[in-house]
Amino acid sequence: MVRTSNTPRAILDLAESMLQDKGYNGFSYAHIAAELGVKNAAIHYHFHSKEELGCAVIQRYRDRFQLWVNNARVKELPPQKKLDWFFGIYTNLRAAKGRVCLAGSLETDFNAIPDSLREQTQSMTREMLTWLQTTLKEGREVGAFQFKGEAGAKAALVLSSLQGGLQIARALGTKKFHEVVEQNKQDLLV
Amino acid sequence: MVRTSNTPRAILDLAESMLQDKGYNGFSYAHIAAELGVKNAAIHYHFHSKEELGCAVIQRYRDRFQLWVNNARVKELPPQKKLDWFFGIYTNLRAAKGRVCLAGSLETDFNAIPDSLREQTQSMTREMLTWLQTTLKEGREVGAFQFKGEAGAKAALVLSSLQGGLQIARALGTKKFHEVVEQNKQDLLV
DNA sequence: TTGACAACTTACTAACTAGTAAGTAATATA
DNA sequence: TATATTACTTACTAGTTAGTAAGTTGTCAA
Repeated sequence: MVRTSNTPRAILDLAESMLQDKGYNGFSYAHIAAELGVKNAAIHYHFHSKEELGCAVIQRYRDRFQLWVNNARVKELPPQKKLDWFFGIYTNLRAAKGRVCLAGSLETDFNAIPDSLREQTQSMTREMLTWLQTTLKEGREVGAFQFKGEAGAKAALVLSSLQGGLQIARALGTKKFHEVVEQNKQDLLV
Repeated sequence: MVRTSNTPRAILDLAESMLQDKGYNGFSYAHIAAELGVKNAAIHYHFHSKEELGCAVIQRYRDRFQLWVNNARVKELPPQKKLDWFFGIYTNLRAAKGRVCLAGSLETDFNAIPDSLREQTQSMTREMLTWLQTTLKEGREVGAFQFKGEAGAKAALVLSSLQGGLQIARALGTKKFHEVVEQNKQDLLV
C-alpha cells in the first residue's frame, strides 16, 4: 500500500486537538476515524487502546517541550524572551479555536482517566512547572523579574493562571485571557 | 409514599459533586441512581434530561453565590475578609476529595456540553468575576490591597489562578494549591 | 514470481448512554 | 371510602462506546 501520509502522526495530531477541544471523555475513536476518512479499526491498528493513544499524545508533548527548553540557543535567551515564548504557547492555543492546554484538560478529567494517563499528566505538569520556576528564579537574580516569596510559589501562580485563563476565555472571550497574560507581565515588571 | 428525604436535592448534590469530580461527560444517570439507591428512571422523573439537571446545578450555585454576596452583613466585611471567604470556597473544594470548581469543569468541557449549559456557565463566571473585580477595586481604594493596572485584569488573574490551581493540585498535590493562594495574598499585600 | 508484510476494511460484540412508556404502591384529598 | 396524585419501578429502545477477529489489498524483498 502506498504510504502517502503519516497516519499515526495524523491520529496523534487529531487526538491532541480533540483532547484540548472536548476533553478525554468528549471524543471517540469514531470521531478520529471519521475526520481521517478511515474506519474505526484503523485507529486501533495504530494505537491498541484509547489509553495508549492518550499516553502517546502526552509523551509527544513532553518530548516537544524538553527539546525546546534544552535547545542551546533557547537556553541563552534572556528571561523575558523565555517567558514570552512560554506565554506564546498558551496564546497560540487560545487562537486555535479556543483550545485549552493539555494539562488543564487532563487534570479536570483526572478522576475519569486511566492510571497511566494520570502519571503522564503528573510528569508533564511537573516538567513545565520546574522549568517555569527556574526561569523565574534566574530572571529575578539577574534583575529581569521582581516578585515576593519563593520562585516555586510564583511559578505555580503563573502556570495556574494561564491554564485557568484559557478556560475562562471560553466563557467570557479572548480579552479575558489577554488580561491574565498582561497582568502577569505587569506583576513581574521591575 | 413516605417522603423521608428530599430526592431532587440529593440528586442535585450528587450531580454537583460528580461534575466537580469527573466532568459533565464523566458521569451518567446510572451513576447517580446507583449512589442514591434508586433506578435510572427515578432521576428522569425529577430532571427530564441531563441538560436540565446540569442547568439546575449551576443555577443553584449561582443563587447560593448571589445570596451570600448580597447579604447585608457580608457587604460590611472588610475587603480582606471578603477575599478570605472567596479563597475559602476553593480551599474547601480542594479539601473535599480534590474537587475542581464548577466553572473550570464546565469550561474545560465547553465544546462538549449543550448550549443552555454554556450560557449558564458564562453567567456564573461573569458573576464571580464581577464580584471579585469590585472587591479588589474597593480594597485598593481603602488601602487594603495593592496591585498595578485595572481591577478587572487583576480579578481575571486571581480567578484564573484559583481555578487552575485546583486542577494542578490534582497532579502535584494540595501544597501547590496553597502556594497559589498564598502567593496571591502576598502579591496583594500593601 | 512468490510470499511476507503493512495498512487497512468488514463485520461483529458487550457494555454503556440518555431517554421513554406503562405499571405500581403509598399517601393526600374529596 | 373512592379518587387523584406523587414517587417511584419494570422493561424497554436506539445510539454510541472501546475493542476484536478475520479477511483484503497493495508493495516490496528474496
